[in-house]
This record gives sequence, structure tokens and C-alpha cells, in this order.
Amino acid sequence: MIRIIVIEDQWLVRDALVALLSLQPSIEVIGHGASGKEGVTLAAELQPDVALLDIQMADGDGIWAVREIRRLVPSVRCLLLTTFAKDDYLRQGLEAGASGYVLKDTPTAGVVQAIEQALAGKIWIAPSMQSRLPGMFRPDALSKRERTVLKLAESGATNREIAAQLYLAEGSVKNLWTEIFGKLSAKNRVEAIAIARDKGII
Amino acid sequence: MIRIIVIEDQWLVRDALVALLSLQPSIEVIGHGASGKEGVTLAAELQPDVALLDIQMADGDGIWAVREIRRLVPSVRCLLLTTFAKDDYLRQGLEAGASGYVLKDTPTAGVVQAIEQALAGKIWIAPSMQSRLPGMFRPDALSKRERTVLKLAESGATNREIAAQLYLAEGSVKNLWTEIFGKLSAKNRVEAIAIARDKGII
DNA sequence: CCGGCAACGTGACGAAAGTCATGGAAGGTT
DNA sequence: AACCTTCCATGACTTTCGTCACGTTGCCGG
Repeated sequence: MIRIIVIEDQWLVRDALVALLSLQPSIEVIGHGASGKEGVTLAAELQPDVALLDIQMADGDGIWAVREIRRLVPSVRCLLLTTFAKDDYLRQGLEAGASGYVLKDTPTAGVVQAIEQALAGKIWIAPSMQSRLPGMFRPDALSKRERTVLKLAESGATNREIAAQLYLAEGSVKNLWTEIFGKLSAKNRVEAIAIARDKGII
Repeated sequence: MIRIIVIEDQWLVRDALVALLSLQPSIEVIGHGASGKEGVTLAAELQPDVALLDIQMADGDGIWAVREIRRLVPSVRCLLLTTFAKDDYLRQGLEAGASGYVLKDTPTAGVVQAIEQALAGKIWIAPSMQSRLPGMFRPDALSKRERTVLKLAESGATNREIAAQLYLAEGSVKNLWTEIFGKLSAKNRVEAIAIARDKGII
């Protein structure tokens, strides 16, 4: 029996996953939680064979949890489970030390297989993501300054406000935007923010 | 036994929901599908007591499916199931004839209760959404045109592009923005989009 | 039938966003 | 040293955004 924990913030989905996985003959669900922090605590406490973690969660997302678990309890293999086929998620997840990337739109057999592979020390990646693997590992396009500007602008700050916050001239902020637009192939700040969200940059 | 069908496009989540609901003593899952169209077909064919439908699906979304099912097989009660607490979804869903709006972030007991209520002809709405019901049809809410503009702008469209799409002058679009800013207390489009997201308007 | 009102449509005009050329500072070559 | 490269900073200039005053349509209650 493979001992696993399920970390997923949507209560109903969590219960459902636990019910489904418990029906599998080779799997035993020994715990479950609703946030990244809970995930880390449970992993340390229960020492499961595999942790199945959703990515998007409040209070410590799945990728952060993978990083923590790999650091504190390296014997626990981590599988990321998500709705979204995002390059950035996959890259960050693998860098954090995940043993796999499973989409919620896969058959049950796929998850079971991913869990078995993870236990064997192999990495399992959703078939639809595998083609995107090459060319994925390059330095982060955006600089720190640029990411800061994006984050400040996200909730509606003007260039003047951003400049004040960062002790810059307004012109400097505008120039940072031009850099950002080029790197993200966006034509204005709204699109840049949308793309950055989509890629998981901010 | 309440006979239900489950319509959800994410394979794993669908399987998991079926497994979970099948464990409930009062419920029998008699069918499941992965798209709005399948939902309508299954509802007509199996005549279940209740249909549990995800909103976001390819090939006929859940709200469309509710509308069709209510039209073709009025004896089937429809429950909408979704991750997102969006005013817009709730309003459209109720207008389409849904018997309830269930968030995936609710305990299992909540769904069971919603299913029982639906069968009894009552409407069950996720607790966190109920407070928003009153203000949903008020004059200070955004008009249809205004919501359209917000949606088009969300991914970075300029006023010129929005105007072209809606067969308007650029000036009209700008004026709509001014209205939007007033109603949402936003100072620019970025903030307006952030607030609208937050409130679940778009 | 008419006044009120809400939603929509428009252009002129000031304010902000976005572009571009330029240059400084830090760190790593040869 | 001289040289790259990357990131950061700035102001002058163009484009787009946002405000305002005004006009139109259609609907509802008196």
C-alpha cells in the first residue's frame, strides 16, 4: 500500500479525491489538508510516501509547499495537481523538486500511475505538457524591478504613484513598462498584467 | 434514493465526485458526462431527479445546459457547481432556471443538502453568495454595456479596439469607462478590472 | 400625453501612459 | 587598462486614456 496525503483547498474536491483514491487497491490516504502550510505540517508528521498537492491555494501555495517539504522531509515525494497547463507552473514546480505534474483533466488511472512513478523516484508529467518541456529552462525574463512595477500596478497604481513608492522619476517607471511590454509581448499595462497572471509571474 | 447525473469536464474531478456522491446513502449516481451537450442528452435520456453541472466547460457551458434542460425536461432540477463566487454566474444561473449554486469549496454535506433542497423544489445558494443577492439587481450595478466593456478590456484591448468590436465611436467607449469608474469607485481601468474581479462581476 | 429617468452615443480637451535616444553604474571578459 | 553586457535612470515627445457637457432613445408612472 502506498501511503499518501491529499492537499487541496476546495473542500468538496478534496473530499471527492480522498474518496476516489481510497477506492484504489494500491493506495491508502492517511491524511488531508486545505493549505500549503497544512501540507508541510502533515508531511513532516505523517511521513507519507507521496504528497498530492494542488497549486492554487491560499496560505502557502502548492509550489511553496513542495519546496518546504523537499527541504524538511526529503523522503516524501511531491506531486503537483492542477487545472492549469501553465509552463511557468511546471517549471517552478520542477525547480522546487516536484516528482510530477498532474492535470485534473486526466483519467483516474493517470494519477495512480503518477503516484506509483513518484514512489519509484521517477518524474511523471502530464502528456499534454511534455512537448513544452524543451526550451523551458531559461533565466526569468523579467528583472526584479520589473516584477515590482507589475505588482504595484496590479491594483491600479498610476506611474506617478509607482514612482513615488520606488523613489524614481516618472520617466523611469515608464521606461520599465516599455521593457516589460517587450519581454511579455504586451501592448499595454492591462495586457501585461493579464499575461503575467497567466504565466504565474505575479 | 435521489437519482442524479454529474456533468463536469475535468475527468479526475468528475470521477472523484461520482465516487464521493455514490458513497452517500440517499444518493444514486445514474450517469455522468463531460460537456454541456452531454448533460442535456443525458438529462433527456435518463430523466434524473437532479443534474449537477459544472459551469466552465467546453462544448456548451453549464448555464447554457441549465437553460436547455429546463426547456426540454422541466422535471429535472439543475444545480450549478463551480469554483468561482461570481455574481455574474449566479445571476445568469438563476435566470436560466437553476435550483441552486454550489461552490466547490463547501463541505460534502452542503452538496447533499443542496441536492435534497433542489428535489423539494427549493433554491439552495452557497452561504457566501447569499449576502450578495440583494444588491445584485440594483441601479448602481453595472449595465450590460459596461460589463461588456470590462470584459473586452480585461485582456488588454484598447478603447479603439473595443469601439470597433461594439460598432461604437471611441468617445462612447471612453464615456462608458467614466461611468464604470464612478460606479466601482475606481480611478482607472486597471483598478476597475481589479475591483470587478474581486467582486465577481466579470 | 408628458415629465422624469436610465441607458446609450458623441466630440473637444486636459491628463496619463507609452516610446525613444541617451547615459551612468556594477560585474564579468580579454 | 579597455571592452562588453545587463540593469537602471532620465527627459522630450507621441499616443491613448479619461472627463465633461451635451444630445438621443425608450420606457414608466401620473
